[in-house]
Formats: sequence, structure tokens, C-alpha cells
Amino acid sequence: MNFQQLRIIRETVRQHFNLTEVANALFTSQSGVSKHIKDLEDELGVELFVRRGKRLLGLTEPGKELVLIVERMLLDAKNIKRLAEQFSQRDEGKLTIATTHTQARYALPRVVTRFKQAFPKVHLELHQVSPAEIVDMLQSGDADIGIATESLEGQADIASFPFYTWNHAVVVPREHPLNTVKPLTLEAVAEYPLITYHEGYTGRATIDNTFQRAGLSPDIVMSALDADVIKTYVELGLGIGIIASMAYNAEKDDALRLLESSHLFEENTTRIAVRRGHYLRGFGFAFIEYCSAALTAAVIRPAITPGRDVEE
Amino acid sequence: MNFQQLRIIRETVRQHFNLTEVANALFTSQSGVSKHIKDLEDELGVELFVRRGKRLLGLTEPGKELVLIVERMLLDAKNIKRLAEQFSQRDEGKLTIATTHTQARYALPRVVTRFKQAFPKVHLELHQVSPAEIVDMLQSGDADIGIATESLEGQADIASFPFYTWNHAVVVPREHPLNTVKPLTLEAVAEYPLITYHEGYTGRATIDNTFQRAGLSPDIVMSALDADVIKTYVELGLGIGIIASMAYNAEKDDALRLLESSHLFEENTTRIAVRRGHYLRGFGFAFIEYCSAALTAAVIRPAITPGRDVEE
DNA sequence: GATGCTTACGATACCCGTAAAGATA
DNA sequence: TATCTTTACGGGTATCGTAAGCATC
Repeated sequence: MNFQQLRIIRETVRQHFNLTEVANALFTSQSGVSKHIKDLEDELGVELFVRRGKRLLGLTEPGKELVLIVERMLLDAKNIKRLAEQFSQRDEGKLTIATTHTQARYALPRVVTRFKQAFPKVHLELHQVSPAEIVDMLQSGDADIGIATESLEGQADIASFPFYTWNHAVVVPREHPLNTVKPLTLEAVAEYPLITYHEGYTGRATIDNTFQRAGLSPDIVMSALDADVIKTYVELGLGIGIIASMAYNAEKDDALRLLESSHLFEENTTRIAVRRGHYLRGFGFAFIEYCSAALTAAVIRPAITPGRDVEE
Repeated sequence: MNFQQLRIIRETVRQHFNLTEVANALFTSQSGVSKHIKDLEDELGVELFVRRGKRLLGLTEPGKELVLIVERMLLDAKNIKRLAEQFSQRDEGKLTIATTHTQARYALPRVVTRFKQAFPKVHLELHQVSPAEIVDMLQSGDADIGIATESLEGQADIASFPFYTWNHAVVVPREHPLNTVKPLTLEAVAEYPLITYHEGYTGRATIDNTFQRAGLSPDIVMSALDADVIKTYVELGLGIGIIASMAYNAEKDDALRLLESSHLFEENTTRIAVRRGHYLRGFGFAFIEYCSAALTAAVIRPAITPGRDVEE
């Protein structure tokens, strides 16, 4: 058993059992891939893959269990490398953040600014993806830290921590009947065509729940991934918008008005997530602490360090 | 990085940084050991060992952290092998139990009998060692299951479960003044020279606590590792004994009398322990269930499977 | 002087990639 | 037929063990 075999097993699952793709992904020959799989199966005395003739179709029962362990081992192998870098180049390296447009645009700028000042030699990669992809990136090890309002809770292998809370708010064109409705009501809002976030983005679920609980079915005429797009179409008069309130800038969004809406929608909590068992560099802990001063390494580390849980 | 290097790192710590011993333990040459260490340090760009000249003295800071990860990886490597065996030879293999004399002699016979009947092809190894050594064997992977009354609780990396509870009791020669003291009191017991278990064995701590709380300092004239030895010397008249009550057999121990003592000493709980992250074979779960019907695989597995703990 | 670590060097085994053959869709 | 996997084979490399050299105790 060697690491190349383990990498091949993992990659075979990721590439949906196409060994040619596996070879490409790992920059090696497919004959070698084929042989490595065979060798490992021989050594273990178990078939790991379900085959029809020569084609691989999926994992056998032992294969499934084995992949779980293999993933953990390769995660640890990567941890060793990060651990070594942590000591050989304390404040150098790469930090990969997976986050959504909303966070990248409105919550993280101050954090990133401070971080770059403190760690000028660290290459910061901000990946702007969907919440579901954030989870994927954390699980595959492609991202060190994930930040989003959705999807991060309820994953057993991912630890998440509250970053900050915020509310949705209604934006309307400068001249709009709703400007005079005070206090604003859900019923009033639901009478106009709505533009808001895609499903799965930036608290969209919260918005849907709010209307549903009120027995309203608003006409959502358009959905977008980010507030900038939403605001653009609200300005064009296609409807009124529901966006995260921090996405409104009184000066720059002069053509729009943000209506006081905190009584209408429930609070959202944006969370910071790290895969359990992922070795975080010192500057990774620093980044999280810059997000929220309460989230020190002393808080984060126990939650992501394996083999440290309590009794029974 | 390869597995041989990882094995060498682990073994170097175990062999107290004597590379010659490491080579012997791993059945390889010490030149290879030396080179592997150097190669890994070069690859990682970090010194893992503290050196004085050519001698290795200990682990550096990164070395300490690395060893933790390495241990986990090698544990997983072994888990893969056990997992494969589980499927290739479902009811064959080896099960290693580390336990104390008392358990091996009085609690386990019925379990072992039943186990051998159900799994005739499994080679059962009963290692009779001290409680502290049980912990070592579990941690090093040399034992699959540990059973003892002492030492198994409070280890973060070991999960333990209650097996059964029992009491200490006083044994005296057939003709002895204490036979007529009813109910028996601690004060009466403390007036005679005592023979009982060594410290760290079979609830000795419980016995000491009991006397101390009563303000008594009995004269323990002799201590032994097991009840058979204790009973022998009680028979010879060297003192009265305090043993686990299940170690008394009315027929075979005809020369002795067991005095009702359950009101004197607090209950002891013998526990079954498995290292967290250790892959237990199907027959391993069966063995535990034969010990106590409440300890099914459904109970044990979640407690020893990593990466399955709850949120935050 | 005995023990222990490193370096040098030759033999071996392993790993990789090319190429050809066979299987599947 | 095009795609994919397996098997065969040769070249290259890494690993291992012996032996010699050197440091530590």
C-alpha cells in the first residue's frame, strides 16, 4: 500500500470511475492507474470496485468503507505538509477562502484589508462560489475556510461558528408607493413583483419561509446571485428588491431607497466553517479572529482537532 | 513521503530515539532509517528531531505535532487492513484482548467459551497485563479490546463502556474470630493484618479510599496481583484477605469463608475499552456483546468511529 | 573503546509510461 | 468504430543493505 494507490482510489471515485480521467487528473498514465488498483485489491484480498466486464461502475461494500478511511489519510497527509509549512515559513503560504458574493463584497473587505496588512506574504485566494460548493471545497480540502449564510450547518464533518447576524431589507426605486407605508408590512410588499436572491443563496430560504408563514405567495419575477444585479433591475423598475441590508449604500445607491424591514424578516447568521481534521495554519486562525474577535484559535482549534472529544 | 518513513518516525519515538533499535524493530538497516528521516525532513523543510551532534535526543515542536498525525495515519493504515480482512475472511482472523488476571480468571471464561463456539476460526489472544499496560496496548494498536476495572476512564483517546459491577469482600480462614462479627464492620476488619491486591489492580484504590474515609489505617502486610495468591496466604494464616467477591468459590475454597461485606466497600465497575478510531472486526463487536448484551455494535461503533461527532 | 549516526555504493525491486491487445458501448 | 481497460515490456528511479568513516559517550 502506498500513497499513490490511495490517491488513485480517491480520484477514481471523484472521476466517477473513469480511469482515463483519473490518470489525467493525477498526471500519470492510465495503465499505471489500472495496475495500482489491481495491486491494492490483490494486497487487500478484496474487490474494491464493482465491475461489468472491464468497466468500473462503482464501489463495493468494502470499497465504500475503505474510501472513508482513505479520505481521512490523505487529509492527514496534506495536514502534515501544512504543518511543516507552518514551521518552515511561519507567515508565508496560501490561504483559500470559499465564500459567496455577498460576503466577499460586503463583509470581508475590512477583514481582508487587515489580514493583508498583517500577513503581506500570504497569498489569499478568495473563491466566490455557491454555498453548496463551499461545502464541497471544504470537504475536498480545496478551501481552508468557508464563509456563508447557508448550507454550513448540519454537516457532521464541518465545524461552523457564527460570524455576524444581519437582516434582509426591501429596496425600492426612489419614487415608489411603498416609501410612504410605515410601518412596512409583508402584505404590502407582496403586492409588488419581487426581485431577490436565487434559492440557496444569502438567506433566500429565510425569505421564502417568512412569506409562507404569513400565508402569502409573492410573485418573484426574477432572482439573482448577488445584490448588485438585484439593485440594477430594481432601478430599471422591474420590481422591488429584497436584499441583505448591508448591500445598500446610501451614497452609491442614490436612485434607490432602503426601507426599514427588520421587523419583517428573521435574522440571518453568516457562519465561518472549517472541515474537522483540517490543519489550519496560524494565519488561518488569524483570519477567522479578524472576522470576529470572539473566534480565537483557542475556540476554533478544539472543534476541528480530531481525537480530542469527551468521554463516551 | 511514504509509509516506511512514517513508520520510522513513529518507531523512533517508541525506541527513545535510538535509530539502531528502530532498524531492528522494523527489520531493516539503520542506514536506511537514517536516510529516511533525513529525506522526510528535507521534503518537509523542517527538523523533526532535536540533535546533539549526530545523536537524536527528542522531538522538536513541529516533530511533536507531526507525530500525532503520523500515529493517526498509521492507525488508519492498519484499519484498512483489518477492514479488508473483515470482508475477505469474515469470521477468521485474530482478536487480541488485554485484561487483568481477575477478569481473565473470573469474568471472561463464559464469554470466551461462547465466543470460541461462535467463531471457531478466530484466534483469540488473551494478554494478561496491568491496567496501565492495557492502555498502552490499546493506544499502540497491539490490542483490540481492553478489559479492566482501573485506568480505562479519563483517557481522551479511549472509549470505555461498563461491563459489570462487583464488590470486594473479606475472606478469612474457616476458623476465625471475624466469622461471628455480624454485621461486619470496617473497624473489626482493620484490626487484623490484611492481604489484598497491589496498587493499581482490581479496585485497590477503592479499598484504600474506604479505609481512609473511615479514618482507619489498616496494616496491609502483603499485596498480590491476583486473588489466587491472596487466598493462598490467607489459608496459611498470614492475615485476612480482601478480594473481589467473584474470586471466591465455596467448593474449591473450602478452607476459607467469604464474609458478607457488600455494605463495607463501594461498588466497582469493570469496563470494556477500545481505542477511538480503531477499526473493530465484526467478531470484535460480537465479543463485547457477549460480555454485556447492552453493548451492541450500534452502541459501540459511534463511540469509536472518528468524524462522527456532533455540531460545534 | 563501544555504541550510534552518516555517507558512499552496488544490487534489487518497484514504479512509470509506451505500445499493443482485448472488451465494452 | 470510438472509448476504455488490461496486459506486456523496457527504462528509469528509489529503496535497501553492506561497508566504511566519523561523532558521541
